[in-house]
Amino acid sequence: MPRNFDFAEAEARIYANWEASGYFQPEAAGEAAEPFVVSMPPPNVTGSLHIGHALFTALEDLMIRYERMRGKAALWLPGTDHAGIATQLQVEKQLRDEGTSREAVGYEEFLARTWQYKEEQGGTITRQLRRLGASCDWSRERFTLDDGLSTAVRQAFITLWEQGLIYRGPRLVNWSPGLQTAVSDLEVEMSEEEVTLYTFRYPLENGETLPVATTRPETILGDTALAVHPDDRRYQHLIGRQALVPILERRIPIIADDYVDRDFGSGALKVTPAHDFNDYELAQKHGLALINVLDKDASMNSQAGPYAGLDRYACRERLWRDMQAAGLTVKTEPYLTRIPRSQRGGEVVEPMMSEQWYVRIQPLAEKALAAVRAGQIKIVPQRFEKVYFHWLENIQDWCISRQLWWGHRIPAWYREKDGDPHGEIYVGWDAPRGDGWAMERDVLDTWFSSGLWPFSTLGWPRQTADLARFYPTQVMETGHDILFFWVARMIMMGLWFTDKPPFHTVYLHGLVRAEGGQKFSKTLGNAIDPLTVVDQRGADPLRFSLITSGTPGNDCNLDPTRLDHSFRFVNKVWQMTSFINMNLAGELKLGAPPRAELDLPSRWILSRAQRLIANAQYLFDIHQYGEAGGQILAFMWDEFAPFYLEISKHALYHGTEAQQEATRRVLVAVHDACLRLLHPFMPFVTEEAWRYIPHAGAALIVAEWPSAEAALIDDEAEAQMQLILELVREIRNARGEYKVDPSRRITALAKPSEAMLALAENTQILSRLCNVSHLSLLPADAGDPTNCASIVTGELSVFLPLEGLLDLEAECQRLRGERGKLKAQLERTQKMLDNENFVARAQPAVVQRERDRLRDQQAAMTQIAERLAALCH
RNA sequence: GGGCGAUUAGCUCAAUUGGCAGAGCAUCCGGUUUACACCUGGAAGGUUGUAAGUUCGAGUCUUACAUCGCCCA
Repeated sequence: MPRNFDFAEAEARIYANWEASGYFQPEAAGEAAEPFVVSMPPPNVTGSLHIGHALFTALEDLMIRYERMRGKAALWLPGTDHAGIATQLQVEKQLRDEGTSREAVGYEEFLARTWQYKEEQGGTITRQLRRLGASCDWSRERFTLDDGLSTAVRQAFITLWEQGLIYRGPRLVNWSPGLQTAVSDLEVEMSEEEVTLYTFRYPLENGETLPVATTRPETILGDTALAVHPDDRRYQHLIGRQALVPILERRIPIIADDYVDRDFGSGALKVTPAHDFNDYELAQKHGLALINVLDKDASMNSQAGPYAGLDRYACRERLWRDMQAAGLTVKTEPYLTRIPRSQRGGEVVEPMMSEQWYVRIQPLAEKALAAVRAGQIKIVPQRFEKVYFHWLENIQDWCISRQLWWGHRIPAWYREKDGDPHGEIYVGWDAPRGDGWAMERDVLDTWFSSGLWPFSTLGWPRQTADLARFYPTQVMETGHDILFFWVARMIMMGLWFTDKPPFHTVYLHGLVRAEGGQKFSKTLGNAIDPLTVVDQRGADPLRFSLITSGTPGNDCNLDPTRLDHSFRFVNKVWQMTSFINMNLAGELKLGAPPRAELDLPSRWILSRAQRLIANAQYLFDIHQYGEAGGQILAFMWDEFAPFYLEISKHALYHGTEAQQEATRRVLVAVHDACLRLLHPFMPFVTEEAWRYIPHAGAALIVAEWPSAEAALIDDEAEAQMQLILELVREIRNARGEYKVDPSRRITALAKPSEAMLALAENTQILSRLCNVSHLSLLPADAGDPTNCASIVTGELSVFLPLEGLLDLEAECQRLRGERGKLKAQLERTQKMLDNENFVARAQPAVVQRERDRLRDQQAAMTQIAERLAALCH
């Protein structure tokens, strides 16, 4: 077995073997196996791996490998998303670099270019996922724009249309001037910024003026009313009168509505229905006119009169100057407000009137609410259910059309009627018969196709064998940041089209950030690039760090030193394997030997291993994977390796054949269980290590997940070993305090006692763990030996003859220190047990634990007191 | 304005039904003893944001407050 784990070589080889052996395919588990299906959140097809991808891959692969080992037909279905806006932007950038543009090359050519770009870039992300060890079924890989999924999208659209749940109409939308498309509410981020609040006098028809404030003076040109509060005494007389739009002098009504905040500014509000969502609602209510003053690129249109053609911000300045000249301005002041910005690109989005397609979402939302309320779908962590409910209860119709070229084209055709080019609309699979029909140019929001993902990837709307067997899926694992974008929409669409919840559990992970909560970014230089880590350290350390660094639903600041630690853990696993491997001899019977053949350390470690397995199972059941990983590491690194492996050397090197055999079997049994538990976290090193210990089965990836054996739980052995190991620590401490060279072997003396029996039979433990070569039992009637350091833990008490090293005064001081510590502990325990309420009301097991503790502490106290009396004054 | 989360060792994070607050890194003092220096023995470091409450017992449950972050309007 190689001295070190050559992860670079092994990872590539092992992954190829797994894939070639068909383990990634659910069929490997057999026809009868219960399915366990996870749909991979499809990364952008042209994307490149970042830490977020690495996190979801680590978590989903962990779940899939765990269930695969439990015998399920595990299917992790991978795929990529065409990512409308993101991809189109990249191709447009390419074209710009070539000195041309989307418009210049035209629709057909642009699409061809984008497909070409997809073909070139498309494999990147999936190749990178493989490097992380993702055990997904690549034979089932899908792409949101492939034929099957396009059919699903069209089916879904047509169905909703026929059910009257899709409509087209003029609405106020969030318009992205740079991208020249509508975006949905979710794609707009409100950013708190300091801007200028402009206050001016709105001229009224009667010559009066009314002070009004706005942060967007250019929208004055689109005002169609002034509004005041109906109960506002100051303005009663103005209600129903007219005002004059500054500069344009257009007449607009003064209306009353209790929406107006009397305490803001002057208490009067300008109303621009075509460029403000609240004003739009006011306009609907009061039947006000809508005047759009912006073009699609956010320059002013002809409605802006003398300002037509100016950019929105240039217009803002010019108009304000003109109003100043007209004596209408009052003041400008800094003002903190929320600016709507495009999630992609960050430009300021303008509310604008336009014709868009919408899904009437209410009926779908109701089903989605009911499914989670009824517990058909569980969200982990549960607190996100409240967020989910709140969003769905207040959901707005979903704007699904995008003025992009790259995407699922809306299957609608128009024909002119009565001068309206959109007078007739036809929705269907193919162009309608007859002349004059033109197909809709808009495409669908990317999330429309993503919403169908759990079932479209399995063949829907065709009733395929996969759909029958693997739908509904089980777990949806994804980031909490796309709960609304994606998860809620999948639930709505899944319930609507298949009448089944698309999954029974939603597991939400948090965002991974850098130290101090900063976002990872290339410009800040704080990015942890997953591929660099994999190149330098292998995939296992990255996966282990990501899984054990955080808890479900919580964001986490990833500490790079954790990667170092995980890397060392991989080495630790390898070295432990190496030790066991080099101490094997010939055929070995698998499994733990019968209890009668086991020594104390073996009974102890087998018992501890069962507790680990049971704990890990519990933690997996409640999705606490990080804690489970931590416990496996702690068991291996802090118990199995430093204690059992060390102690086992005695039996291996000096024991009888039978003792050697039994020890080997225990080593292998415990290590085997650890490797199995660890496999979902660190698939590569565990798979490779497993080959070097005796095992049954072709590969660890399909080995059975361990279950705790109650028969191996041994409370007595655990208690005895706990005492002995405590004694070991004490002896090590004493050696340290007396500066005894660690390599120097010393002897120990002990007075016989019941507790000493177990130790006397296991002196190899002291020999191996604290270099005590020999333990002599003193005659029962002998007094305390002189010139010795005394070590006391519970009922165990030993003496270390340290001739030449022992300083009486120092020893007394040490003993007094021990006594002081012990006294404090003893008092605490005594106080608890003196409390009648505690004894009466606490759980009996807790009380018993304290009683046992008291007994041990009292025993130790007695010994120390005796020793002090004998040695010191 | 409403909701959610966080606040624990210098830093990054844990802590299963309430039961002696733990890791990693960093710090200090030791050691290359035949699996591992990608190792190892030990030490130090905490009034768990503040103030009340419930309880025999609170990091954990309740209330209020503070600071930071996120979501929704």
